[in-house]
Amino acid sequence: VAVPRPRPTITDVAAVAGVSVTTVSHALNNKGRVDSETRARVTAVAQRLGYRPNATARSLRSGRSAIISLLLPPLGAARRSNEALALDFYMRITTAIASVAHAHSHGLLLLAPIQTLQELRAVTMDGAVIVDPNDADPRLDVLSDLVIPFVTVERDLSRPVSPWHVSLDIDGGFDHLLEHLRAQGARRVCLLSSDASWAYAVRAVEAFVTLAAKHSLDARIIRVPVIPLEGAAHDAAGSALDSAEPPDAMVALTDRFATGVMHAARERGLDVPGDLLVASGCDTFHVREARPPITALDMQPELAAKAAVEMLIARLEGREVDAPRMLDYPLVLRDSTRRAGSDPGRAR
Amino acid sequence: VAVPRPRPTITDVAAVAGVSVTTVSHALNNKGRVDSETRARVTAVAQRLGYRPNATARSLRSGRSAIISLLLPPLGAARRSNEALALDFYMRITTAIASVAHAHSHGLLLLAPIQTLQELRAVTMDGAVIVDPNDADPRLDVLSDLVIPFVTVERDLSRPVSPWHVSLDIDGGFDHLLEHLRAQGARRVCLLSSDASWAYAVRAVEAFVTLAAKHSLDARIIRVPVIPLEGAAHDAAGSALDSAEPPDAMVALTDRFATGVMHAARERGLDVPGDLLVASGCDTFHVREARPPITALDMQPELAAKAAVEMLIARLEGREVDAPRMLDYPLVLRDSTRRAGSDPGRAR
DNA sequence: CTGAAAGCGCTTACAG
DNA sequence: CTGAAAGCGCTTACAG
Repeated sequence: VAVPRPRPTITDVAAVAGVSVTTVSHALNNKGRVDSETRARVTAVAQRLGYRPNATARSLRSGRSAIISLLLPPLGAARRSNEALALDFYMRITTAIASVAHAHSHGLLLLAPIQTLQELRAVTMDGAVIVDPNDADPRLDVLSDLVIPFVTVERDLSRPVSPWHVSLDIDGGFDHLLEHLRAQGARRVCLLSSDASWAYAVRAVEAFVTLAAKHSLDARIIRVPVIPLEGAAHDAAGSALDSAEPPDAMVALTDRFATGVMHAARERGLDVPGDLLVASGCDTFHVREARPPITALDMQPELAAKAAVEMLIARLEGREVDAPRMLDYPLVLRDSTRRAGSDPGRAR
Repeated sequence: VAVPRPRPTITDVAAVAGVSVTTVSHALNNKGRVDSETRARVTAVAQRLGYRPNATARSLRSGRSAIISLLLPPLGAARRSNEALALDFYMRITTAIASVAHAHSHGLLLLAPIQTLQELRAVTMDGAVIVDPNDADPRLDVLSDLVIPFVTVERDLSRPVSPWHVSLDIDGGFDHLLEHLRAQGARRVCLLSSDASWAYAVRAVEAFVTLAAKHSLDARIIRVPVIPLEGAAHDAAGSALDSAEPPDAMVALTDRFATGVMHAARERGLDVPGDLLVASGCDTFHVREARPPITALDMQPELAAKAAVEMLIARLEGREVDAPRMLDYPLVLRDSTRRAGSDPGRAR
């Protein structure tokens, strides 16, 4: 067992290099004027001793922790939660946020979803990113009260004034999707939405209604409980398909809903896309690998992560930054909506 | 725009309460002897001023950051990675680790998967949890070199000496599973494994071979590239089912492989469980919601998270702790392996 | 029971 | 170009 020799400090480096700690600090951080020979010597000594600056001491001095925290909606805390709702999206945006934060020399603290508001107050952070805030999310009130800057991915609709959010161009995405479905022959389109209150769901329903009208589509909306996910979507889709005037196209808000629709269609001997067009509002491997592969709108979690973290860090550093940011929500065409001989539709 | 009045410090509390900072510190942390009336007054003042101790200053003093970091295998970094392999498992263990860490007053720093070893050196942390380390994982060498304690979930097989890991009782789980399959009439069992080198996959293959022999089963192993996941498993399963002596049971290492097998069976008109038994080594909603629901071994990520974090924190605090920890890997029976009229098998 | 003071490891005006 | 010193906000021997 190695005896953990204490980690060298700036004082150790100064002593070995035969200079003051001021000079070491200047040399290592390229501040002030330091003789280039001195700088070289200091750098060499620091390297040799394995010196790494103590981030805690630096934080205490600067008043900044270089840590931003991430708040996700309750996922995986319980099997009864909406854990599976676009899990692929949450995992991708989470790892992307960590990467972008590190690229900007910030650590990403992952807050537990069940954290109480009181615990949130105790956390040390310079800023926060909140993905899919609830309506009137109380966590945002706590952060505001603590004067901790934050950026949300999708806005909290109850805070219409705040510009600090990154949001999808849902209208643009649904416009392309519904235009495409219409071109493929759809007339009666059904949206499988969730009963969740987050902004994305609310805004998607609005966009669906408006843009279906624009494209002369008969619109219908079914709200599916998020639990038990595919099963609920499967049942709801089944009822719709068994009705007197069944839809000829179904749009599912999430990937799991979309695969539920596929199962319902398969059970009824309906061909996709021949008898029914199917599309998803979230592009994940579930829809890419379905048979047939399912047309989807791409939420581009990596771009959302980059936009959100860079907006937050600009705020932290007092730089000007465009806010809010609207992100493209591109349509990815796949076989589930492509009918032979039809106009393939216009996707960008 | 509110002017961010500076956050009150222990000095402010002391001044308002008319005592020294020493007394405030003692009162608030229940250290030393403080008159109960004084303590009450100090507490009230702290409360009124909204005092929250500065964690950075505390860390500098104590030399501990109260932060542990989490290293995941590369997930989601690129579509070509094994992002989808048991995504449900990674998301659940990640959020569970965050919860347990917070329950022990530690923050969880999520490290980006693509982090270089040099960047890893710059991170401030008291300890680390590594989920599914690679074989001879170089990140563990870095942590060792920095004298940062860590715990892995599943061991790094190239470090046979280290006791600091939490591992599944893979032998026990496969014993139950193969006994059950045999009881349901299976004779030729095929394992769909991945070509990944992590410990779980390696150990599962060994267990499969040994325990198939114990239960008089003809064993066969197919290694599936992890990409493109379900598709590859689907194709590999299809080839096996089309062979001269097709298996009558298939065990898939991960949930996505299992659903790939289901598709291959369905395409061939094979009934599950009538013609083919199907089971998964990972219990996720994909297998729970498949039709029919798929029998699976449960990796219990929440228990693994708790065991790993508590082992790590015990190490950090210098307490004795059992290591390594072996976790139960229970069998969850579902319709994909239950034949009418058969002995239902013995699951615990 | 209470308080003055040292010190954790840095950075940064300031003086030379 | 270089260095002595103050100070970030705590905790903790130590003295009274």
